[in-house]
Amino acid sequence: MNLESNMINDEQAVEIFKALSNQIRVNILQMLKEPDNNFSPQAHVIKEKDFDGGVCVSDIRSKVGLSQSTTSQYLSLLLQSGLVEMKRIGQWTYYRRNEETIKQFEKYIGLKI
Amino acid sequence: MNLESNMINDEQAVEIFKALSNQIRVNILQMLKEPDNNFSPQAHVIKEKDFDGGVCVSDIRSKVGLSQSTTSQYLSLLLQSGLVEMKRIGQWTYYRRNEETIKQFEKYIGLKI
DNA sequence: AAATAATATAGAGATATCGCAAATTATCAA
DNA sequence: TTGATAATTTGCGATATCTCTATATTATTT
Repeated sequence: MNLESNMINDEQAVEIFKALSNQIRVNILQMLKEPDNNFSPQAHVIKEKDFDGGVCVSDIRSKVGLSQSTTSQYLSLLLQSGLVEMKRIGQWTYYRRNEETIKQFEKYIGLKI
Repeated sequence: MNLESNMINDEQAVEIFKALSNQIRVNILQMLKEPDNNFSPQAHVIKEKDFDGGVCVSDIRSKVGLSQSTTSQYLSLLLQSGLVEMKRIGQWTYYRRNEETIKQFEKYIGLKI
């Protein structure tokens, strides 16, 4: 598998720009950089290697102060753009950053913008 | 003057993301990377060191295929975000990339996103 | 099977963006 | 000063985004 061939294209880049064109969504992505520091101690932050760093929707919701549905929609928008990944475990849905996409996005900015 | 202190803040970054959340505006920024290759030979591309690489609105308009007013609005949106700079010379308004902002934006992505 | 909890989806009103045509402003040339 | 050219601003209908409440779905617990 060629690890250097994952460069995103213009279309996907625009989807990412849209996802980031909202301060709260940027904040969510930033919070997820350090879940242990940015969420309450009793938050559901996954520790297992399985989906390490994943945070559940309601914990994100209580940080951003939006309604449950808006939080959910913002997260699925971030998911569609590829900036985060998601895993459902039981009744919880965990979201965490997709560092691979973020790295390719950075690369795109440097080369194409 | 401290050249390392120009890092953009979250708010300005969101303005840049908004400016880039449209394929045509991304195209404009990309075209302006190499004006000589991307515009017609008779286009008004500034050569003087004064505002080297600046391209006038009507030449940009004929490349992107939008109306004159939309092109003008898109360019002033890019201007507000800081991604381009502008200079009026006679009856023409020239736009070119603001490489300093773009560099700081790249840096922002790497550090803050 | 029913109640509870977490999340997603649907529906809606307010606001913003998209992109055009028309009107206005600015500059130049005759 | 009149006319032509370049660009900006204004006004508008169409579409998209924002963010909520209400409802549906999925999973757990009793």
